[in-house]
Amino acid sequence: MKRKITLKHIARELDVSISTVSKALKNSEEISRETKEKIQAFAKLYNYKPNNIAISLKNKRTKNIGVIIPDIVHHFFTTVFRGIEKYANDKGYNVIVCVSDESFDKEVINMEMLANGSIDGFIMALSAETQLKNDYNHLKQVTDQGIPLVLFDRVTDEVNCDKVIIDDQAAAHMAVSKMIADGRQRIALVTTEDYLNVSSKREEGYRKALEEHNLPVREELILRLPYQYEDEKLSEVFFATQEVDAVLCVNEIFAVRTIRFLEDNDLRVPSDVSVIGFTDGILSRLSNPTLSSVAQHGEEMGTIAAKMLIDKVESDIEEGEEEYRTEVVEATLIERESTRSS
Amino acid sequence: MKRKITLKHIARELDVSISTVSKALKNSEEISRETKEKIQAFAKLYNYKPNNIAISLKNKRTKNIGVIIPDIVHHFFTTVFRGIEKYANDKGYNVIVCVSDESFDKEVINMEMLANGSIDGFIMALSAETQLKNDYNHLKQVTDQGIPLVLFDRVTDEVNCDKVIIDDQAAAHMAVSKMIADGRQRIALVTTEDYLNVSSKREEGYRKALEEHNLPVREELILRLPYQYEDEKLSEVFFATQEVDAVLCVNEIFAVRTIRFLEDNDLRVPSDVSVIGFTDGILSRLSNPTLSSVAQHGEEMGTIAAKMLIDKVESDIEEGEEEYRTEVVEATLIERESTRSS
DNA sequence: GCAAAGCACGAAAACGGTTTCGTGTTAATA
DNA sequence: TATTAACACGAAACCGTTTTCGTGCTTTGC
Repeated sequence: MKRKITLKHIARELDVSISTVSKALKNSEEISRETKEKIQAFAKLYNYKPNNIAISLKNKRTKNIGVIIPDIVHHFFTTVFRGIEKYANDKGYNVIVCVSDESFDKEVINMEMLANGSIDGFIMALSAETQLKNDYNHLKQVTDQGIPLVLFDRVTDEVNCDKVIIDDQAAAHMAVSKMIADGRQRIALVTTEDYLNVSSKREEGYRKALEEHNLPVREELILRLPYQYEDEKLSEVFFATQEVDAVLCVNEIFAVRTIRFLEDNDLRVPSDVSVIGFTDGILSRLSNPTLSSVAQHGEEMGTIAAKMLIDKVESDIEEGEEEYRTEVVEATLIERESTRSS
Repeated sequence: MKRKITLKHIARELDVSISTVSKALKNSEEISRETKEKIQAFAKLYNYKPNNIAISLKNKRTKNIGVIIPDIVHHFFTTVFRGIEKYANDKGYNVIVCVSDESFDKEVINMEMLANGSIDGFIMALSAETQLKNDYNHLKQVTDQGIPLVLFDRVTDEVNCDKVIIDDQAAAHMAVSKMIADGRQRIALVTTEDYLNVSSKREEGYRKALEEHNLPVREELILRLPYQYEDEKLSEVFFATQEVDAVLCVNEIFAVRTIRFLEDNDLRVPSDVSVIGFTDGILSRLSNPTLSSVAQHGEEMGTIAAKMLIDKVESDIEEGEEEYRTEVVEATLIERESTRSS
């Protein structure tokens, strides 16, 4: 086993000082050509690589960024992460991921673990519980220490920092308007029961689109479901009312399950009922029928978030004007088989 | 902005030495009760947290583990990662993820980036390109340095280290045997064209099961597809031969697309054709019909891999007997709508 | 009353680098 | 020949901890 070699080893072996070795390996003008060549050759031979930890301690820069997301087995977060990872890696940064599991406590613990020198900045999406508690002290503590922070998707106005979001309201508005244009009249909304920022924005967009087209907003057509639900739940809307001709779902899974439920109850998609979901993931592309879906462009969001963060990290202004930006990524409606004009 | 406070600050402020502060905060017996209380109170007040980087440098342990996977937007890898992350976090470790994107070069670069002190050990699944090139020098270099390494799923015999795999051959064997027991006779295999270790193991299991049940292995029933393929490709088997009554697919996506293709060509699943896939992910559970699938228990694999790695990292024996283990996680066949006896 | 112990704390090295500021030697200049 | 500049390198501080080894002072024991 060849242990890692250090500057000290090289210095001892070649009978020069540590500083000389350091400078030689950086090709400093201070060192004579022959000494440099000797040292560089030796370093190459023994495959010398500087110790990252030592460098981090010296420059107070780790070249690591911390990413905290509620869930990793989730298509949207995964695509955002890919965007972050790619951009960061290109810039020479590594990414440390922590999963909050939608829990406030885990989010706090993870942030504290990383905030003590392990990372240069954070990118995160708030956990559901954090949004419910409305407690953002852990975030403020981090920003107070001068650690850059970028929030994406699940954001809050309570914290001053860079953000990247999609305009959920506009996206839902677009989807509903599309259905109305296709001749749909009784449009249901299937959303989550917990009060996530994104869900409520989508609901707003849904309501606004109906109102703008002079259609009544029927509360009985809005169904709020937990993440784990029984199919019978769906019957409240689709059986009791029996007149739905279109459904907007706030995620892919709800959409696919809705389609399946409809077809099991002899309603055809899209001829009888038109369906649109959010999160243009693998399910949308491969379900049967394929699902029209609002693409959130997760990878792009990730790239933007990473760029914003790294720009902040590498800017020397430290904390000048405190100018924070919010980037809005435009959502796109991908039309597939689950929507056709009636 | 309150900058991070250090031992030195506390020492200066309280007019004691740095060593005294350090010991006091560790509740050392050496320090008098009153001094300890004073220092601890001060530290609490200013929210002192020791700098991770400095500690890492001192004990040559980062409490970080590096995970390198070919793709993050992939259900199986994602579940494995979740298992790793959970276990590691419980043990006080953070996880740095790098994505090799199935590229040999990226894999090498990522390993080198992390191997210079950033992590205490690696968990990885080999990239497709690495398996093709059959070049594992980057792995050997890492293990030669005494850095623990655990391979999962995509492994190789060329490297001596801990491994965790599923018995792909047995899993495929089980799936095919099940179909035969259900009365299927002409069973097709849809697999990848690149020579991944896992695919070939599954093919072996497929062949073996047929042979053991005295069914002929027809090469024309084995279809090798690229990751991105056109549906027409499928017709080679299913139209040309026209007699398939069951299909084993080496992943979920191939399975779902196969089902869709069959149904578009007026073959009913499962009555006419029975289908089983690998990777029991979201697609299997939500496709229509739901897909019978070989569950690889990714999260369990992740947990095991993390445990193996951390045990190695924390064992002091350094490099004693060089005893490496290979854990085999048993696959399970989850039966759903796409298989029913004919 | 003096040596030995015990107590409470500090100095300094170490981890592995970077960087500033000398300093001794040689060569060029007045 | 004496002064100076350039050159090539080394000493040492520093980043923030931990830890070993003193050391001065008080207390105990005889």
